[in-house]
Amino acid sequence: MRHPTPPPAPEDMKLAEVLSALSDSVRLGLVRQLADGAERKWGDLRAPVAKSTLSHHLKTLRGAGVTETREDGTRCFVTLRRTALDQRFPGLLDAVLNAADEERIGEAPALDRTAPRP
Amino acid sequence: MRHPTPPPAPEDMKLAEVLSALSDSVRLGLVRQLADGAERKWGDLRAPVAKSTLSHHLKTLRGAGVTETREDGTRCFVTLRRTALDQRFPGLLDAVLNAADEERIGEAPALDRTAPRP
DNA sequence: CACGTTGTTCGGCCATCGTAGAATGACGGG
DNA sequence: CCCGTCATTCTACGATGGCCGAACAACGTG
Repeated sequence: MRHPTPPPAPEDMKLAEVLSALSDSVRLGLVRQLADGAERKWGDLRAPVAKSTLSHHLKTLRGAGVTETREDGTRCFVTLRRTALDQRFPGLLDAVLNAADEERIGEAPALDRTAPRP
Repeated sequence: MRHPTPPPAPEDMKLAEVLSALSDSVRLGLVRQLADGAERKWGDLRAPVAKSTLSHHLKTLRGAGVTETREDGTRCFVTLRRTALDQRFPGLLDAVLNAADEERIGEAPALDRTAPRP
C-alpha cells in the first residue's frame, strides 16, 4: 500500500505547515475524531468526501506531522501525534481542539429542525 | 482609501479561516510585529513583498478577524485583536506566537555566519 | 491462485492564493 | 491648486489546493 510520507521529527515540523494542515474543516473534523489519542481504523474515519480525497487529507496531516499512520496488512490505523505536537507547539492543539469542538466542526450535517414540520 | 472589509464580530470568526490566515509565513511575521498589542503604522510593517501584496495580506488578516485597522487621514494603523481572539479562541494566539517566536518567522534573512570568512 | 478489500496514486477540473506592477483615490503640504 | 505620499484596487499569471472517478497495488481469504 506504500506510505511514502513518513512523519517528520518533532523538530522538523513547521508552524505554518501545521496551521495550514489544520485550516481545513474536513481535516479539523478528522483531528477531532482522533482527539482522544486512540488509534482509529482508516475506514472508521468519517468525512464528507470521496475516499481518494480523504486519503489526500490524511497525507496532508501526516506530512505536517499532525498524525501518524501504522500499517497492518492491508489496513492502516491513524493516530494523532499529541505528544510531538504538544512538545513542539505547546498549547496549540488544545486551543484548536477546544475551538473546533465549540464550532462542532465535522459533525453530522444536522437536518434543520428549526422550523417544525407542517 | 476605503476599507470595505470591516472586522467580523468575535462570534462570527471561523476557526478554519483564522488558521488559514495564520498559515502563511509573511502574515505570521506581521502578526509577530503586532504581538505586543501596540498600534503600528502601515508603513512601519516589514514584509519581504511588494506593497500591493502586503495590502492583500493585511486584508486577509482583517477578514479573518485577526487584525483591525484604523484610518487617520491618508495613513492607517493596524492592531492585533488580541482580546477578541483570546475570547473566541482561548490560548490559540499565545500558542501560535510562541511557536512563531521559536521559529523566528519573519525576522531578517540573517546572513549566514556559520562559516567564518576565510 | 483468483478474488474481494483496502488505501494510494493518477489525471483532470475548477477555485483560490500569493505575487507583482500599474492605475486609482484620498489627503496634506507647499 | 498641484504635487507627492499613502494605501487600496485592478489585472494578470503561475502555483497550489480540494475534489472526484478510475486505475492500481498490497494483502488476506476462500
